[in-house]
Amino acid sequence: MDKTGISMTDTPRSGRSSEATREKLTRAAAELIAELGWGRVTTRAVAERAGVPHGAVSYHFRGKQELLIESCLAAFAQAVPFEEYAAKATLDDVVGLIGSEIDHGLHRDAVLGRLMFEAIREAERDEGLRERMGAMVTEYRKVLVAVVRAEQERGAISATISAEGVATLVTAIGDGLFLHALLDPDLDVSEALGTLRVLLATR
Amino acid sequence: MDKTGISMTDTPRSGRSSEATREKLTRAAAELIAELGWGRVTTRAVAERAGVPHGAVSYHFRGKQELLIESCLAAFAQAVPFEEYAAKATLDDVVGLIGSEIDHGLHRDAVLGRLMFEAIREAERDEGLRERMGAMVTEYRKVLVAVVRAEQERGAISATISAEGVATLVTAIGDGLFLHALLDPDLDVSEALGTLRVLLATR
DNA sequence: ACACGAGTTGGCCATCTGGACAAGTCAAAT
DNA sequence: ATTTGACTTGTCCAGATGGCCAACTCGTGT
Repeated sequence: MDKTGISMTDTPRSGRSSEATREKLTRAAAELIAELGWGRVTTRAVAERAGVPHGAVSYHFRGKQELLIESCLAAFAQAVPFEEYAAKATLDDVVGLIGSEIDHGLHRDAVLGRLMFEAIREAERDEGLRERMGAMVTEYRKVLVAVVRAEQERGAISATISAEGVATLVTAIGDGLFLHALLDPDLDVSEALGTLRVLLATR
Repeated sequence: MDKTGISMTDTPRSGRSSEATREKLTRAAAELIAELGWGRVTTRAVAERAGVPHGAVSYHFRGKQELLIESCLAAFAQAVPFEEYAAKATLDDVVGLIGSEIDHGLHRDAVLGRLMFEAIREAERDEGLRERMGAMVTEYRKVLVAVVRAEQERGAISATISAEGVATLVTAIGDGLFLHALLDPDLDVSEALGTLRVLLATR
């Protein structure tokens, strides 16, 4: 059939059944980054959790770093709910979405939030990762700006406030609150978000 | 004689000249945690940067983890400007302080902010570290609550808003903004903080 | 039947890592 | 002067780690 078909990206040429192994590896890697932290992940541990021999890593990826980067970017691309945010017409809904994501992320087995922090930290050490992560967050913020602008046109938020400023604030609050909630499970996230709603309401 | 050289209080008995070596080690460890991430720090790298032989680590600390934990807690205890915050009578001043700390933290050689994130992530894996870090953040938030209450009595902030909620929000915004600024150096932090000031102003 | 080659598997190795420890240093106490 | 013990220093070791690669499997095209 086709041999030249799928590849063109990088790594060894991607064949047919190899896709399954690659995905097992990236899934396992994402979990382990979230659990152990980027620097403590070993290729052997990833292979073991994926249920494949450790030699498979060398075949499917150029090395450990490429495996880890592809793993977290794949996890984000698949999981970040841009559409959900864009569909929300009101900031109130967005704040609610943040709250439920924090709640969900506090479960022990939740990977995405923790993976996010590890990736951001690693991005400072890896040029390519930083660019890709930065583009993602920028897009996220852009969606929020659109939501804020819509609110301002509705008159729900004062038109004199910077939409970009609000978007940046809300984005930062989401991550900051999650971080602090990880540290202190008793932190009253919903009270903070309730306060945020009040502050954002028209004056 | 003593084998691991451990008293029951903590680490070896604290002598006189050993304090210098210990401090060289903790300083070097804090730097390396911030630069490489918690999981990639090695005792040898710490010793080398500290300019002491690598065996010194085993003598002065029970092991790598104790060295790292003591290093970051010492760095925080010495650097977190509780007094500065407590002295600020207005939230406006506090927001300004956050801004300048973010600006300062964005420099490559700035350790504290990066160390903070590494410590929070590690706190999820280390019970003792979590408790100590949580206590620190809680105290920080408590100071902010006092500031907010003072503002409310002055009438600068509506008395109907939850002071705890505002304190939690502001704390989270500080860390969240710093995190995003690390990822995207072009992020307009001051615009976001300006917007925050507007939102916090009396209505 | 046969060769081909993508994909798989497990073994190998140079290097690193954390921790242990014996021997050495030195100043204060005796 | 000698002893004592905190502190230092270099070495050693068992285990892990990342990457490499030769042998193997198996579906496909000839």
